[in-house]
Amino acid sequence: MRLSRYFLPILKETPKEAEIVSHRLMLRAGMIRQQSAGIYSWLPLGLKVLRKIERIVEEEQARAGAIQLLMPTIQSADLWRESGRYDAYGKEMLRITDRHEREMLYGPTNEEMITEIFRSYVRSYKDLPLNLYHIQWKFRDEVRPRFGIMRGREFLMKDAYSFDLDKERAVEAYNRMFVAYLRTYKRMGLTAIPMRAETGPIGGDLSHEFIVLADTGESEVYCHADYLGKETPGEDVDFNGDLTPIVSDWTSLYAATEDIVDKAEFEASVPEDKRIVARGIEVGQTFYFGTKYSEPLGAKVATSDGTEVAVHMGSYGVGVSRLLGALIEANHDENGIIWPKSVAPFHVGLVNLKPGDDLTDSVSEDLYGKLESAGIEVLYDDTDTRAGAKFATMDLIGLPFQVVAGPRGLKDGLLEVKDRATGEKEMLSPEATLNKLTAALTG
RNA sequence: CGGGGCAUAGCGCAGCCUGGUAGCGCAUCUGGUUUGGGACCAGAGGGUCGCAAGUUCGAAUCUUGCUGCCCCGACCA
Repeated sequence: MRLSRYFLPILKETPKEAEIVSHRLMLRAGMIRQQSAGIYSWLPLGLKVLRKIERIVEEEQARAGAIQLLMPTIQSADLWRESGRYDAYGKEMLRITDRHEREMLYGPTNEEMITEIFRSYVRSYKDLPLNLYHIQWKFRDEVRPRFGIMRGREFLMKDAYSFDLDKERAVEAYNRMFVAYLRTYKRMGLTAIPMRAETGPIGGDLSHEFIVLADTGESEVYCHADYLGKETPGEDVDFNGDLTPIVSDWTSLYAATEDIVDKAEFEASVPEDKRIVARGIEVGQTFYFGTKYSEPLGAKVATSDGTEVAVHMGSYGVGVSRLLGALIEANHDENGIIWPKSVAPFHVGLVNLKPGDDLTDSVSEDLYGKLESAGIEVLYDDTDTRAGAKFATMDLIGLPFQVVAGPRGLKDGLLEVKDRATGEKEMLSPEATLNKLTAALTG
């Protein structure tokens, strides 16, 4: 993409309302624009990252056997009356009346709707296990939206729903999502620690919140330091096999949020030098809630002996839009964002320091073409602005690599290649640059 | 939902107390000089001062109501 033809509205100054670093940087880097309290437009650069996160989530959901579909944002109140949650959900639910005076709502979650779909089609235990998910915008009318995208009212969530014959198999489904989550966050360069959690209004008796440690996190968490170095299951993990050992390993050490922490137990089970008390951002939550929805909504299947039983369910959420904020909180410096390669909006920022100069133009254009051909996403700064402004912009938007084509280096046939994360710079020939970036960014 | 604050050009702000028809920096546009870490000079454009009533000869400024937004706390992917 040529910067001269892109839409990247960078801000030099920080809008006053942005209190935390991720919000500030997202506004400055032209990723989002607030339209109303807790409601944002996604500008091109922000949308690109959002899509990359979605793709990782989709790949890991598929690996774990979940099937993607798409449910609407607007739901009928009737469905929620069946589960009893229409009145129970309270003011957080945005209620809407259509032209026929029908009561509708903007979905804050989809347990009812997915259960309705399930009960309409699935009749036999032979069709189980089943795990259906979608990635869709949710709306929760928070009393106090804040922190930019981290606590918006409208947010993008991946929510998966598992259906199984009994509790034992439902826990196996739970474990598959648990392991998928470990992998999902790891692929984005985040260490998310699963912590025992309350189930809240969704209900149930088994639940974990996946927490990323960050100073600006909203809740206080207590956990064992060894979680930070724990090995994440690899691509070869067998989702058809027994995942209990992995889940046990990842739940064996103490980890709890402030809501349910037992400080005596924390201190008894964690040696003093291993105790972490920190702030954390919740980026996902898993629930097993048995027949809480399948009973009232009549989601039943026939068993092998012909009797009908309500299915055991679980639900599994990932805050996709919130993850952007969490990623920036975890990866930035005083100059801007530092994107992990897996979610970076572009891989490389190619800076032509002197557009109009035959040498910088020809070398830049040539490298731009070759990088794109190699499948590397390049933001090519071909604009006629000053060097300092170009560097500042590149640091701000945080692409993993910057390549600078300027008269000074090209006099000797060399480009400057900068690693955004380490700040290391090296002078390389165009060919060596291409080889280095191809090696670092593909395969 | 309790407490506090703000609303004046795209962004950041001054002006308000003590009413006289709006200003600064950045950004934008034009010309020129510059050009390896957010340049300089000259000129230009851009505002029904959040909305609505009221007081007044006259309201950004005083009064009342409304709306929007932000911050602190209790709640949530």
